[in-house]
Amino acid sequence: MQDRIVSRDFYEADVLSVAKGLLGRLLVHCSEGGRTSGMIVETEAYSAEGDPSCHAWRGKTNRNAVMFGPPGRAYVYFIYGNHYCFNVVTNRVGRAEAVLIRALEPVEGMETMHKRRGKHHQINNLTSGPGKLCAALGIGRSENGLSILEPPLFIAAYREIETAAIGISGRIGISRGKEKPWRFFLRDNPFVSRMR
DNA sequence: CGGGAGATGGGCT
DNA sequence: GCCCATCTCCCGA
Repeated sequence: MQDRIVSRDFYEADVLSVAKGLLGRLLVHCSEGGRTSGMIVETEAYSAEGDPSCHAWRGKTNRNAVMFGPPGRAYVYFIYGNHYCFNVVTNRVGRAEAVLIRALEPVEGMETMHKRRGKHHQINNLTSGPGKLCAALGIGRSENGLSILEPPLFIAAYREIETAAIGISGRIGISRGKEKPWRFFLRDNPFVSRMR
């Protein structure tokens, strides 16, 4: 089946709409290990506007520069000395917003993903976290700033999600802005990083 | 099976 | 030097 790649206008919207709208879509990376992909089941929104937990809150720096650029690009950053996190830039140039992809349901390239994650993992521990899914899909430093509007890295239509199937909560792993209901996930999906 | 601590390195004060 | 949008292992129950 042909990929129906999500186009730039989808990302030219406020970060909360995009965060919700990404649920049920397929994140695909084609690289040396072949094609790996998963359905997006958990996202979080970050915005420089009134959100102290956002990397861009204090203004533009080398690390967060991609967030200030055009929508439809990957913002990948390194965290805790071990892990990468993958974000999608939204809205318009100068407006620093991004959606963190927190969990996937594995779809293609299972063998490659297992190999990249190392050791033996249960299937529901393969991509159920922002650091885990980057490792599984082979996303790292060199993908930062890359377009996600065409291969090798893109997001495509996959499943239609009903509003009633979406759960909402505070974001995970931050100290400021915990109370904002900016985390979105598929209720009852076993690949979500944590239930709430 | 739930909680806690250690690993580990880059970014920013 | 401290913080950090995390993961894994190990412990106790």
